[in-house]
Amino acid sequence: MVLLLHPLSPPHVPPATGAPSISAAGNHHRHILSLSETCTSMSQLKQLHAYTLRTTFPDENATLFLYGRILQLSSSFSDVNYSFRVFDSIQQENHSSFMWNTLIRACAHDVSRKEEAILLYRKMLERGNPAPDKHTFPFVLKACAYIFGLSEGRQVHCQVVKYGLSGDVYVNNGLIHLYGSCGCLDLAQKVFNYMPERSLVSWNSMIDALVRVGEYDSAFELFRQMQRSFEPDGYTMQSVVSACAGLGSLSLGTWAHAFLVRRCEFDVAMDVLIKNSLIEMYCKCGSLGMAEQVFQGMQKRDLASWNAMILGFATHGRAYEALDCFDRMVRKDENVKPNSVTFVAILIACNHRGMVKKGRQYFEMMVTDYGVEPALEHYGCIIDLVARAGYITEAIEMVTGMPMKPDAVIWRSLLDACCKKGASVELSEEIARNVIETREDNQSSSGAYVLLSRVYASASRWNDVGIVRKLMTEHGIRKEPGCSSIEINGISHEFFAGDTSHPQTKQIYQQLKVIDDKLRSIGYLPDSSQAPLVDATNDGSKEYSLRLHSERLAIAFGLISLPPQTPIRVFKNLRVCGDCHEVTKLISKVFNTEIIVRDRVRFHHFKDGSCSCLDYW
DNA sequence: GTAGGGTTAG
Repeated sequence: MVLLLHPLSPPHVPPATGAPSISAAGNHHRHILSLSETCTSMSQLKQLHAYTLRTTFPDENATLFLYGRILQLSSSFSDVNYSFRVFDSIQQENHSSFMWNTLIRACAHDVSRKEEAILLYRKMLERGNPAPDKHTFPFVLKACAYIFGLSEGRQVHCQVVKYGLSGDVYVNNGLIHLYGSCGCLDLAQKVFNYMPERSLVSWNSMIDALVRVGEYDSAFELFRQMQRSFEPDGYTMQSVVSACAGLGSLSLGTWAHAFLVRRCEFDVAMDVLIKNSLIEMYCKCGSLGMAEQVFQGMQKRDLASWNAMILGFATHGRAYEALDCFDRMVRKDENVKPNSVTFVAILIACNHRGMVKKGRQYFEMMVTDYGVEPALEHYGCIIDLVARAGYITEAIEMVTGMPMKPDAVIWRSLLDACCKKGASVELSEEIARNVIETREDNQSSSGAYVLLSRVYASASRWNDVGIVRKLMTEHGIRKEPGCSSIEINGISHEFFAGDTSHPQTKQIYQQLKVIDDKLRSIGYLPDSSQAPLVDATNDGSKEYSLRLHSERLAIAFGLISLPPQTPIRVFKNLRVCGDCHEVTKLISKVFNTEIIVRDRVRFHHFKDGSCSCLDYW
């Protein structure tokens, strides 16, 4: 047995034979208490516990106090099972609120015991005594937030009111965090507005809640208000950096980075976390160079740092660098074990560059070499990749062999591939039916209807095209086309695929022709130079439109509107696909201009109704 | 008599 650092029996205390004197027992008690202060491991705690068990103390309260300490210590060593055993060894009527709270806290901090924390709290309520207090609620609320248990959380909120604790700052912070995590901004805001006292954590939790739902403007507004009374800390800045990323605002992001360097100092853990958000922010704002710089400069990196960097490369179409980064990560000297997110990033990298062989390799490798079971997302990437490359049968086999139910996105990528690769109408029909039957989001099913109508149109089955369009109208399904935007002189211009509504349409299409001709001269055949796709209107009459990605319209507009060699920054509301990267890269090469296309960006709506994404570039 | 809040990737 490992001995305690201190001798168990102080020299002046006689051995515990028979009934000890009151003063001797008092000495024992004090001694154990002081030992508990220096206890640093479970084995030391067990000795302390054993010693407590065979000692008689002057009164029961003193004994219970010690048990509380033991409970607290075992939880602090993350041995929650031990805490439970200690708790259960104590008679029910002797369970103090301290003991309950300590146990609930231990569960709330343990990833796999969040539900248990809530159950314990319920048990506490059922017993009726002791009543929950201001220490109980923050832990219970944390557990609720973690499992996104909004209905549980709301009930807890009622009890907060019932027990008269709605003025406690810790409890209120827990409530803001809960509502923020569940996306209930109005409730979070209400708690925040009405709390009698606010701490830095209150502000941080509220800012975080705003960032989570994409209310970046309001988050910045609150950040400015906060600065009147508090100095921001690492948590604040983490949210602020995420807000910059969400806005796609490189200049705001750069400002936040400078602010961090100038004003903040963090411990190592926070430093890693903040740098990870900076990497993500720079990637999302199109500055891969800065992201790499932050990454290279990190003294300590964790899995998230590698994942953020790999994903950055992947989404910018720089697949080889993504794979290279992966190789470095798993090499002996770094020895970081990739997880599910890493492989999503890797598969996205392969997907964006159409690297089928590599994609298949990594998809295999994730299970065999790293024991990461593919989830829906991984299947989504690989199926899209394989199908896009024209291996429709293989893709269908993958879909049918999946251990989980394919979602609409997967069906849609299959259908998309069928359309592009000219699969049979019957097959496309069948897949489209699957997409529509999943009835997931409007976007997926609207995509399926649109693709299906295209399938019929390419087979000249105009009646069927009409039927599909009619079905869409009947089901209230609106087409949600891809949309790209570019800001010129402070005005945001939006384009849809095949859009002809822009006042400068004529010049834009002339420029597109110049682009296409140049691309063709270097041997690339863009979609639009192939035979125009036939689309059809509701009444079945034919309408010709070029299959044109919206970002190419934006790029063309950028080329005619911006001075030569000015970087062209385009935003897309949907995912930037592999073809887009390919074409963009070529245009960029031919015109000797930097072109950045960013995906899935929220548009930034101003209070006066104007809209822009690029106001901070 | 003991204590407490906010963080991670698609």
